[in-house]
Amino acid sequence: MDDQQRLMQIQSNVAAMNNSVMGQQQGYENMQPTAPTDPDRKQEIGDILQQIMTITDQSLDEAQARKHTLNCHRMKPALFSVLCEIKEKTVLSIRNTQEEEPPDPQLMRLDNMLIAEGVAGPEKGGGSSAAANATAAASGGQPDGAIEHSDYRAKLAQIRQIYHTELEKYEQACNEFTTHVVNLLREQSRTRPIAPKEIERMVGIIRKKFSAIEMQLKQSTCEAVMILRSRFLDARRKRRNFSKQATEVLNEYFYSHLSNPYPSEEAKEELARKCSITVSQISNWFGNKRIRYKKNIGKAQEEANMYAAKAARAASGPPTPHQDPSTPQSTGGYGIGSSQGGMEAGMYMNLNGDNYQGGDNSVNALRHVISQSGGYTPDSVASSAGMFDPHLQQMTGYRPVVIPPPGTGGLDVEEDKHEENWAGYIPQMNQDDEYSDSNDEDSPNKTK
DNA sequence: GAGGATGATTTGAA
DNA sequence: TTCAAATCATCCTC
Repeated sequence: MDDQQRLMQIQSNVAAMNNSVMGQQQGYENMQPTAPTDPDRKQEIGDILQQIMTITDQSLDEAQARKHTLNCHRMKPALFSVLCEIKEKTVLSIRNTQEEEPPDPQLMRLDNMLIAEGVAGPEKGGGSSAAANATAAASGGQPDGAIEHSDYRAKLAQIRQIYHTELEKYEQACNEFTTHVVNLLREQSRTRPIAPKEIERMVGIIRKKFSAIEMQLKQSTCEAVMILRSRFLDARRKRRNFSKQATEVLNEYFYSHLSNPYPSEEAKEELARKCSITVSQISNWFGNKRIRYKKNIGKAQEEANMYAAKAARAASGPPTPHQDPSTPQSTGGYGIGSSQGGMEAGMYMNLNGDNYQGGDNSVNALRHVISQSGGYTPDSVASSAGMFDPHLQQMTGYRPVVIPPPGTGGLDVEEDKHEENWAGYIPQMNQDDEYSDSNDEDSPNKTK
C-alpha cells in the first residue's frame, strides 16, 4: 500500500469515525469561535494528514514549525488516537506474522563448542584439560609437556579474555543503541503514533542485529581455538625419543618376558611410571618392539644377549659371603623376584614348565633370565655359558616356552592368549642338539 | 644430506 | 578393544 492509498484509507477511517470522535471534538468546538461544517472539517483533516505525510520532505526548521502547529491543532488529540488505533492494528498484524524463531542451530553449535573449550561459560578444564592430556601423551610426562601445556593454556586464556572483552563491548553498544532508539521513539511518539509494541519490536530488531555480530565474534573465536588446537596437536606428532633409562627398562622387560611380551595393564602402568611415559606409549613401544623383533630377529637376539648378560650381572650382584642359596637376587627386571608379583624368588622354570629351585650363583640367575628370555633348559644354559650363543642368531627352531604354573600368578604378563602366535618367534634350542648349525638352512624349525 | 632408528598413527582383523 | 602390520614423521648418526 502506497502513501496515497494509506492516506485515503486514513481519511475514510477518520470520516467513518467522525461520529465517535465528535464527542471529543465538542470540547474543542466549544473552545473555538466558529464551528466548521462537515465538508470543511473533512478538508481540514485532509490538510492535516497531508502535512503529516509531507513533513519528512521539509527542512528541519520548517518541519519543526509545522510540528508545533500540528501539535497545537485542535484536531490533534482525536486524529492522534485514530492513528494510534490504526497503527496498533498494523503492528499486531506484523507481530502475528512474525513467528517465534527457534534457536539458531549454528549459534548453538558455536556456544557448545566455546563452552566445551572453556572459552565461554565458567572457567574450567574444558579444552585445556584435554590439551593437558594430549600434551602429557606427547611429552611423555616430561617437563617440556608442562611448558607446552602452560603455553596452550596461556593462549587459550588470551582468546577467552579477548572474547569476553569483545562480548562486553557488543553488549554495551547494544544497550546504548537500544536506549538511544527507545528514547528517540518515545520522543517521536509525541508527534506520531508509536505503540509500545512497536518499540518492543524495534528493540528486538536491534538485538537481532547485535546477536548476528556476536555470532561472528563466536565464529572467529572458535576458529582461533581450532587453529590453536591444531597447532598444539601438530606438536604432538613431534616425536621425542624416550630417555635412555626408559628404553633400558622397557627392553629389560621385553627380553625378560620374551616368551610372552604382552604386559598386563598393571605392568604397563608400572612401566609407565618407571619410564615417566604414558600407558599408551608403553603399548606403542611394545607393539613396535614385537614387530621389529620379528622383522629383524638376528639383531634382536644380539640385543637379547646383551640384556641377558646384563640381567645376569645384576642377578649375581656384588659378592656376598653368606648369601642364602634359596633366595637369589632379583634381576632388577619385572620377572622373577621382582616386586611385580612374579614368581617366587628362586623358583625358575625350564622348558617343560617345571620349577627349578635356583642356587646362589650366576648360573642360576642366568637360568632364570634365559628361561624368561627364551626358555633354554638349565643344561643348555650351562653349556652356553649362560648367554645366547652367537650361533643363536642363525638358530632355528621356535616353540612355546615358559608356561607359568597355575596359581603362581605366573609371569607378570597377560594371559597366554598371544603365546601361540608369538611362540614362533621365540628362539628355542633343540633339546637333543645343543643348538643347530648356523649354516643349517634345512633345519625344520627355521626362523620365520 | 642419506639412511637407519624410533615413536606415533592408521587400517583391518579378530 | 587390542593387536599386527604398514606407514608416516621425526630424530640421530655418520
